[in-house]
Formats: sequence, structure tokens, C-alpha cells
Amino acid sequence: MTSSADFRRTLSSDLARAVVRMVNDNGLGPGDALDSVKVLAARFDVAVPTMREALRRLEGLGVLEFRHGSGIYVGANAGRRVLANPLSPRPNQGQLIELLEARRRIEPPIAALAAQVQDAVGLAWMEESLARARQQIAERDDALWLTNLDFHRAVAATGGNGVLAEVLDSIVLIHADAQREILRLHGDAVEDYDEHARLAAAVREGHPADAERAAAGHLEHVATIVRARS
Amino acid sequence: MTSSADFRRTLSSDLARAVVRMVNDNGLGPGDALDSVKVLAARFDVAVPTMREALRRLEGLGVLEFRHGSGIYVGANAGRRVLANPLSPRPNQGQLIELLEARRRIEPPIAALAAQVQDAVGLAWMEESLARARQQIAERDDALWLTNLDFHRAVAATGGNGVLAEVLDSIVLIHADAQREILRLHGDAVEDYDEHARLAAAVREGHPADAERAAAGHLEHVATIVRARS
DNA sequence: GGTCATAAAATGATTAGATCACTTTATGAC
DNA sequence: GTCATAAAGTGATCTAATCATTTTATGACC
Repeated sequence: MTSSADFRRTLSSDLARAVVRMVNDNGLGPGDALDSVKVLAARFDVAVPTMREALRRLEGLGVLEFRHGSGIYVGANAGRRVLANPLSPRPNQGQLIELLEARRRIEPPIAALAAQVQDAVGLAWMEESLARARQQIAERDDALWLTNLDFHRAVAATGGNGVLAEVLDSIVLIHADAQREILRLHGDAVEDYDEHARLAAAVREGHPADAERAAAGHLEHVATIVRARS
Repeated sequence: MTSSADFRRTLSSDLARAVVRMVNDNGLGPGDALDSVKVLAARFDVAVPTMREALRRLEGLGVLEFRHGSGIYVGANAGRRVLANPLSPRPNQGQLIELLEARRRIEPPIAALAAQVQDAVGLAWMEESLARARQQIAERDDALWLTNLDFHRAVAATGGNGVLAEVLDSIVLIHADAQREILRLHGDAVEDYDEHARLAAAVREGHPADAERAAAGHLEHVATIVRARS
């Protein structure tokens, strides 16, 4: 299926590619500013609207970011290889379960890898997000769900593999708002924390099999909650 | 990390969102045509260049597709949740190995799921791509590498989980050209085929553990080839 | 000398209309 | 019925102007 044979080269797509190369060659990273649209248009010898269209295309991917009155900046997805579609339509119950079953398959082996590799930055991030969760539970902070997502991403980061981390980032971000709503209504914050802590301990102490089991158990638990809701 | 707190609503982003909703509401799928830019601009009551920028943003994501002189069509990524960044820069040796190690972790459990679920469409796709590979090997067709990628996607589809299939689609497409080059120079087409056939047999006959082992072995083999190249 | 309101400059956002290029469809000759 | 041609539709690009937002420079005031 799908022959990627047709390379429809257009000015807009070539421009976008050139801008990305320019960003990489200049060593720019997320948050850094590009030249103004006018300057870019002049440099690439095209009219301003044409330049803007090429830049908008990159904005769609999250590779660039427009700030009215300020400038155009490198976005969070620059250099990233796997992305979550920010425009995927609102999921129904079945799609949510499908998503959780996908996580159930992917996250355990990633947790096992984390326990093997124990990347230092990832470990620190993991502990930090756990501590933050403790505090937010105590303060009944509504932002807890974000911290919990962060924990899963931190575990993936501890595996030391950028592609896997990006994959996990993506699937965790899919329908994040829908997942939040469910867990806010039906989840148990303390139980969640305990499961995370168990997983963290297995990773910290270097027990891949335990980490894998902990991740699997945790996700099955979450899936049960989602399945059970009316 | 990363508070997604700033919702910078802009006309362009609202327009893009509205277009996506329109596509979904009208039940349009990949390949279907949208109204012309002029008509869309009139409908949303904005000027043509503004409309074009919003559409370009969606083109960046692969949700839309522009065809000069013909029209604007729904793209292959519409409705998809996980995407491969089509603009990720060319990888170095280390990044290729990282990618293969990611696949080594993700694909085996997916293969196991495929052997459990045995989705009919996926199975047919799998057999079809195997048959095509046989023919292309006999004819020394250069497009064989595409068929091989297709086989991996077919296995994921056989698992019946859309999210997992999209994840696999994405990571298989990352740096696909770079992978092709390596395998063309250092790979053994017949050996590749045999490993695929073994995996297919395990899936077909419903042996998850065998499928998992076959997938793992195959990817380790590929990784060895990539590591070995000078 | 430091602080803060104001003015000026830079930058992106949007609009308008015109012309060019490509694709598809309708027309008509053969 | 087939095929070349013309016409219409559509996207691509350009020019030029005006509006809105942000940032920086200015200078009065304390």
C-alpha cells in the first residue's frame, strides 16, 4: 500500500526544508529566534506571503512558533522524530481503551530498559516528578495529572533511547485531556502514586523484570478504571 | 517540565481547527477533495492568503494535500494520532542504531499481539507483502526495501490496535531512506525474507512467544548489519 | 541614580487584487 | 468513437498597503 513514489516538489515545501536546514546549520534549538519574515523572504528571494506559507507549514508540525509582534521561534518539536497529532479528533470510549492497550504493550519493555540503563538525567527527572506528585496530593493541586504524565515520560527518558522517549511522549500526549477527565473523576491519587513509586523503585534499584511487571500492572489498573466507567 | 499552559489562540490556528472539524463532520477521508480555497475563505469570512496559511499548517502535518491546478485534498495523516516528523534531519550512525534499538524493544511485543489477535485484514496484508517480496527478489526489483517496510507495518496491523499500528508506521518511516541505503549495500535479501517468513508463520499459526522471538531475532540481525558497516 | 509611563520602532496579522501555471473538463474536428 | 484543442477552474506567487502586538528606547519624575 501507499507508494511514496510521488515527490511533489513545490516551492513551499522546498522553502520549508531549507528553513529547517538553516535552523540546524545555525545550531538553533527550541526557544531561539529566527530572523524576521521580511528578512527570510529576502534571503530566499521570495515574496512575504510565500515565505509565510512555508513557515506556517512548519508551525503545523510544531517545529516553529509564531509570536505576534515578537518574532518567529524554534518550536518544541524541532529535531523530534515522532510526534503526536495535535489535531486528532476527540476520542470515544473505545479509542481510549485502544490507546491504553497500546500503552500496556509499549511501556513495560521501556520500563525494563530504564532499569537496565538508568540514565542519570532521566532518574533525576523521575524522582523530581514523584516528589512533585507527593506535594500536589497533599495540596489537592489539580495539576497532579500533568505531573503523573510527566512521570511516565521520565521513565522513558531513563531508558536513554531518544526514539523510545519520543514515542512515549507522543502516546502519552494523545487525548491527554480526555484521560485527565476520566482519572479526575474515577482515579485514586494515592493508589496511582504508590504504583508509580513501586515502578520507580524497581528502576532505581536496577530490576528490569520488576519494573516491567510494575508498569504492566499499573497500566492494567488504569485500563480497568476506564473500562468500568459508564 | 513543559507546562502546556499557554493557549495562544490565533486566527490561523482556530481556522485550522475548524477545517479539521469540517472534514470530520462531512465524513471526508484521505483522497477526498475539499472546496476551493476561494470558497473556503468566503465560508470562514477571511481573506484568501489567511485561509491559505491555515491550510498550509494542516499540510505540514500531512492532514491536507495541495495539488496545483486541481484542488486541496484530505491527506494520509488525517485522523492519525502518531506521526513521523517528515523533516527530521539526516541521521548519523549513532542515531540509526538508536532507532533500531527502539524497534528492537517495540516490535517484538507487537508481533506477539499480532499472533494473538490475528486481525484478518492485517493477515491478508502480511501474506500479500510476503508474496510481493518473493517476486521482487526473483526480479531483482529495487523496490524490495519498500515491500519489506510494508511487511513490518502489516504485522503491526495484524495486532488490531490502531495506535500501535501508527506507532510502528512512524518509527519504520523514520529515516527510511537511510535504512534503505544500508540494507541495499549490506543486507541479504533472501535472509531477510526467510526471517520475515518465520515471523509470519508464527503469527499465522497463533504462537505469540515464537512471533516475539522471531521479531527480536530479526531486528537484532539488522542492527548487527548496521553496526558492522564502516 | 533609579523607576515608570510614554513614544517609537520592529514584527507579525490580515486584507485586497492582480497575474501566472497547472489540471480538468468541455468542445469539436476527424 | 478518438483525439487534439479550447475553456474554465484552481492553486501559486507577487505587490502593496494597513492593523495589532510586542519590544525597546526615551525622558520625565521621584
